[in-house]
Amino acid sequence: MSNIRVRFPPSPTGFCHVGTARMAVLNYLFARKHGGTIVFRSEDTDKERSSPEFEEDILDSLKWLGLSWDEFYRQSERTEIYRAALRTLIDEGKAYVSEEESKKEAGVKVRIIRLKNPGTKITFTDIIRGDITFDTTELKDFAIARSDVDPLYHLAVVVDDADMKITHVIRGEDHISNTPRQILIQEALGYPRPVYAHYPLHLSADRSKLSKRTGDVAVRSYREKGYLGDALLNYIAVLGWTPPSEREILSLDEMIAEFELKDLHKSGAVFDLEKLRWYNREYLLQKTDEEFAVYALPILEDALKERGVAWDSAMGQNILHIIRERISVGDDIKNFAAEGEFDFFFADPLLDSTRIPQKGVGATDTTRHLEAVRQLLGDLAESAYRDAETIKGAVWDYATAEGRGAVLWPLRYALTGKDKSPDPFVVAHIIGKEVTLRRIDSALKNLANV
RNA sequence: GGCCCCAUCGUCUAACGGUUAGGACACUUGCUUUUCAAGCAAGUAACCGGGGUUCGACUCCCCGUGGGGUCACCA
Repeated sequence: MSNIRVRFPPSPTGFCHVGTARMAVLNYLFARKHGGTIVFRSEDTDKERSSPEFEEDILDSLKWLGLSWDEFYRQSERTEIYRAALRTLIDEGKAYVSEEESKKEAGVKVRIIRLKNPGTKITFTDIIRGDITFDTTELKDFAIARSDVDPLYHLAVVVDDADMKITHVIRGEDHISNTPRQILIQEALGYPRPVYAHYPLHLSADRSKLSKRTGDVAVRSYREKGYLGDALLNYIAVLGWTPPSEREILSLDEMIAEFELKDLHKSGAVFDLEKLRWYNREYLLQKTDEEFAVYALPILEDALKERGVAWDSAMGQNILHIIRERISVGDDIKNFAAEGEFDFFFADPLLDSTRIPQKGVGATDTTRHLEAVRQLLGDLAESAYRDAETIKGAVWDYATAEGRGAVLWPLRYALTGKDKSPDPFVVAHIIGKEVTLRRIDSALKNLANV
């Protein structure tokens, strides 16, 4: 174990945000790469906005993404430590109590503790951006605690970072301007300065900071839509970081092996849902059939039941590979199912007689083709339906001779009742001989009635 | 507005003074045993602008412009 120590300092004032996940991955990769220690620190000093529910969501979400940490703290349980620092500051004349009118409630007097700002120029080195200089006079004597003793963000962060011996502060660039403030407190308290690395924020499509207004930012909502933790994590990590190998798909361990803070980009990247979908599909494709079944079947079952389609788990099992090749994420299954894309596997379709013939082909010819195909498929042994290729072989020569579209379109439509669907041989194979013949008969009857 | 940061295809990016500016996602078009999906192949598409430095700039410097962040008794 090295003495490198980093922190995950989320504030439990909302559900785990994609930005929180990114903060965590980058710190995680850096720490694990160097054998360091990760401190999870719940920054819940704002009693009004913080809640255990949010804290739990953040903990759950990060675990779901595959991340972990070594130590856990909650700022609300450390108030004595902050008060001691406050006393020191006041005793040494570096901070003072100021009685002011509350900004929240008019006419109410409150006691605020403010740091005596020496007004120096602060320069700190950022691993990603190099030296950054701020003139701190404009910061004035900023507040570090309210109601005399309740620590405010900057004080708590500085005291904790020192107390927890944090060596590297890796956070979003929205904290750049907080850094001089925190350094001022550090210096007043005589604490060492950690190494800083501020990475750019992920952006929405309109290039503004990723937020609720512009899209889904809650990790849990991606989880609910069926995204895989591995896929989301991979995308979040690689968006704004190019590993030396330039590989796009990497496991957590592979990312750890390649990670260097200096390879983090300097400009913000747009979080692109299409690319995330591609990642998710890649990860879904890596699953075994068994794993995919566990993933997809429950989603399919729910969606079908919602439509009132009788559920048949054996049939669900049979169409898994058809589903797998057309989805990127679990939610796609739900959407396809909701549109009735899978109904014909579970129930005979309702046919529109005008759509049975291929365009430009008459009802008479279509009837003739369907009868011929019915004959060929009827002659096929039931065991032949175990393989779509065999079914195709039985019909192929006839279809080629008579015109594939003219023969195969009505066959496919008879079996599915859809303009778009998997090919008729695969469908026949899945629904079996009996159902196949029944549906062809039904199409024939339908045509005769026109 | 002050301060800080950033700038290559629509999006994510490679390039570390000399390349036909490469790749990925998306898109378009073909091919593949009707349609759809998948697969395969091909294609469209970028160095923000202006000055320098240099034999030579996407690469270095300066100035614009544009974008973003931040300016709490929130974190």
